Amino acid sequence: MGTKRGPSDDGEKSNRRRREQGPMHDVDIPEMEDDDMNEDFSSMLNVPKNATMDVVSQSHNFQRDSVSKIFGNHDYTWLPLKQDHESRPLWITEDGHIILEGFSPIAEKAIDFLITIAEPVSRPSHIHEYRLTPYSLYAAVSVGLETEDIIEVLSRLSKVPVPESILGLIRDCTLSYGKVKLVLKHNRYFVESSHPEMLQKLLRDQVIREARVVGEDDANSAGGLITGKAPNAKDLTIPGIKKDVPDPNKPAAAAGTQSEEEIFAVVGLDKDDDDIEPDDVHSFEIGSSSVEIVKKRCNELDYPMLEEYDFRNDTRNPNLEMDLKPITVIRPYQEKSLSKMFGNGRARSGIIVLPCGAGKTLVGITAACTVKKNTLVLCTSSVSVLQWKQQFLLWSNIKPHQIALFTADQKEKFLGASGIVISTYSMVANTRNRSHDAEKMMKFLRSQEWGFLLLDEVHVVPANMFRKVLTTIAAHAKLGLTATLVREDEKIDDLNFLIGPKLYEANWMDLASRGHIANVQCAEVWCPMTPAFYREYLRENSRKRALLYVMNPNKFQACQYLIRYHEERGDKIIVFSDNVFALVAYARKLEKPFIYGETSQQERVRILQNFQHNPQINTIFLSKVGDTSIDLPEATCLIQVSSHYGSRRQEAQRLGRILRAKRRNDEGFNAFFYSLVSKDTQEMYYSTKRQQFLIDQGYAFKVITNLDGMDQEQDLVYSTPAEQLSLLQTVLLAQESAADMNADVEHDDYDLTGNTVRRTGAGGGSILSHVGSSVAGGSNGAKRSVGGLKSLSGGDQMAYIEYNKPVNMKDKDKNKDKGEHHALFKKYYNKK
DNA sequence: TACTCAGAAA
DNA sequence: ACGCATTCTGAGTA
Repeated sequence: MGTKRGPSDDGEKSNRRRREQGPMHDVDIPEMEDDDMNEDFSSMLNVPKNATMDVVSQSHNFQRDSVSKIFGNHDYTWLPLKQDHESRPLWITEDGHIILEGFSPIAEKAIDFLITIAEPVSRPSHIHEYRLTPYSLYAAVSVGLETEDIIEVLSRLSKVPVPESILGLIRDCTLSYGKVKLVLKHNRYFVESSHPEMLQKLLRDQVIREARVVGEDDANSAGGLITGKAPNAKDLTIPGIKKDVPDPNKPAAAAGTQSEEEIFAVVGLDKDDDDIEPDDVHSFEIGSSSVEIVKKRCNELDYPMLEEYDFRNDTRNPNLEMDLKPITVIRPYQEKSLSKMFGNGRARSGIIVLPCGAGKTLVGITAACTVKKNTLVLCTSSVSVLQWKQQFLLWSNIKPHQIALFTADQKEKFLGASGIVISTYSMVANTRNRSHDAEKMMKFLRSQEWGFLLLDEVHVVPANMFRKVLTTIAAHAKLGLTATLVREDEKIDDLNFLIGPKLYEANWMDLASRGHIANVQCAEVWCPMTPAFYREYLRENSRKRALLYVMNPNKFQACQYLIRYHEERGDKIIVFSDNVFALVAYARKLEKPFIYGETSQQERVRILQNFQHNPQINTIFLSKVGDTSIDLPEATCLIQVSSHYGSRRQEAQRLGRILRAKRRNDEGFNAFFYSLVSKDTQEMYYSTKRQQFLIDQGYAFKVITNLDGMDQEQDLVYSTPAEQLSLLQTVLLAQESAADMNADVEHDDYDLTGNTVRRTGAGGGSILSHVGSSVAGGSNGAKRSVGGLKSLSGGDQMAYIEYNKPVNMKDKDKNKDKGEHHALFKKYYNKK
């Protein structure tokens, strides 16, 4: 990840800019949009002679879908537009949806503001949808916004008057938020506020009263509370930010009108508090074991506690002398996310969301260099432990002996009074018997008062593990880093509660258009099932089905064709297969190296090095192991043949593998992301679900039903019926052994295979022609799917139904209605 | 001492 | 609901 800012790095790449579109009502013209995208894609491809990409469907056009969903059956045309509505970029509906015109001249700034106060729901290129929620407002307050600021800016930006209900929501959610803080001092926890009456109110609650620890300090204080001075928060500098370097994006802003500046003056996150004398703060102590209970109770009482660390006035814990190297310069969005964290001169706990390849690590390191206290970094695997150490040494001037690693095979302490420990979640959260060394190390970790706790890949760690970590480690400030704040099991809300609010979330498209991450062309390739495979598919149970649609010979060929095609263009290709059987089968057949769980460490390194440096090795196959941690800046093309059901996170993470492509700043460079999907199967349904996250980030998926040029391609695998048949047999046999079937079932399967043999044997010639043309030529396969078979499979139908379902955030909110959330949030959902 | 392996966890 | 991958530990082996 190059963070040295090159001349081309920040400049707007006009050729990458999406064409801007007219005002909102134009969005509903699908034909125009379709044509435009077709051209866009094939021209990007540098299509060789007599080969064209036939882009047929645009069912994935979510700009249209999202917007129509927002409005649904509601008619908002009665809302009185303000006189000058044209210069104002957004609408606000009564239920908290905010729709932004992405083409407005002040959109960029409006986005900055919206991202702070609202949850992004869907951000395609022209129309963005956000949603105000109690959580999002909580996050807004925690980065320093105040009630009237929010209302004021929102009113100025909106084309329509802000509905009363929304004003009420904002007031209710923000007035008591952020006024009570949880502070760790001298390894003791204090509930702190500059409003003593709030503390008194909290103490009237039995749960909190019981958690309170009364020490000597309280004896000589008024009202039973400890009183002190609030820290002074001036003059904090975050390393790596060159104050004198003008932001290259600023010229555009400067050209804006003055009123535009006025609009945002009020939200300045670096708002000077110079005129404000340090307040008196009041506090009471609570036992460290009851921190979580108190936190929860405070949420229920509408006084959620923010966690802040006044690290600059912490003289008790030794400083850790480290800084970014002088050559290290951080990018504007990294700076922005850090300014939210350190906006008031203290370190706020929370989560920063950046796409993979956008330099999350550097954000974490910069934060650590700002706090300059003992730091504990937790990551998911021992490989990333090593990577973090390497990154610390790369970007900062910290000495190797100040970094200690704590994993199964390395248990070291840092030398001196302060330093950094890097470890894994499982190591720290482990409750079972530990080795002697591990126990000693844990004693050390427990005894320390950590200034800064850095949590990598927070989204993958189960909430219980977090609880364990957070109760065993005493940390002043916590920063969670993640690329995707989505999970299929909706445990994200727990993170808000356990770590803190989301401080910043980057827009992927925005970063791509500025060249920080690669531009990606996403395509879903529909491969018709061969008749023989489809026949078996229809009669098998779901587990066997999965293998059949993955091993579909047409998919095989499409994969081979795409590999050839992209190898010729000079791309480096990763093929993902979740299914190990298919992975091995594909890789062996196509004679490419592959890595999966059982692959030894040495072998992995050998293959990866060859992939990076050997011009002969341009394609590798990876199983789930490649989803995380393996960092391959060489890869420019990604093909997915099988994946884990509807996991949006996996899809996003895989895409992330090519976002940091080294060549991303080459003129007109594009990375490619293909999902191979067997037509008329359940895969279609999953595929759609998986893409949702990327679509919400603004990526457009093109559907390709014909890979033209493929019919002229010589010697593709499995092109004869005999080969296909033997493949089918292998698949069915593999199922037997894999599923560990008993004799009866084996017999059934044998019969089944026998039947198939006879049948296909009889109609062999027709199958051959069918296979050949259905992939390449088109109408055969397409027609088949239109017929009765489609309804039998179920997959296709579901795929289309899914397109019309609400986007992810709304699904989540529906669940919220059903309870199991903090009382604070429940009541807003019940109101509706 | 350095391995490999199974077993448990999540 | 299941398969895959990961991690750590402790025991067995050379």
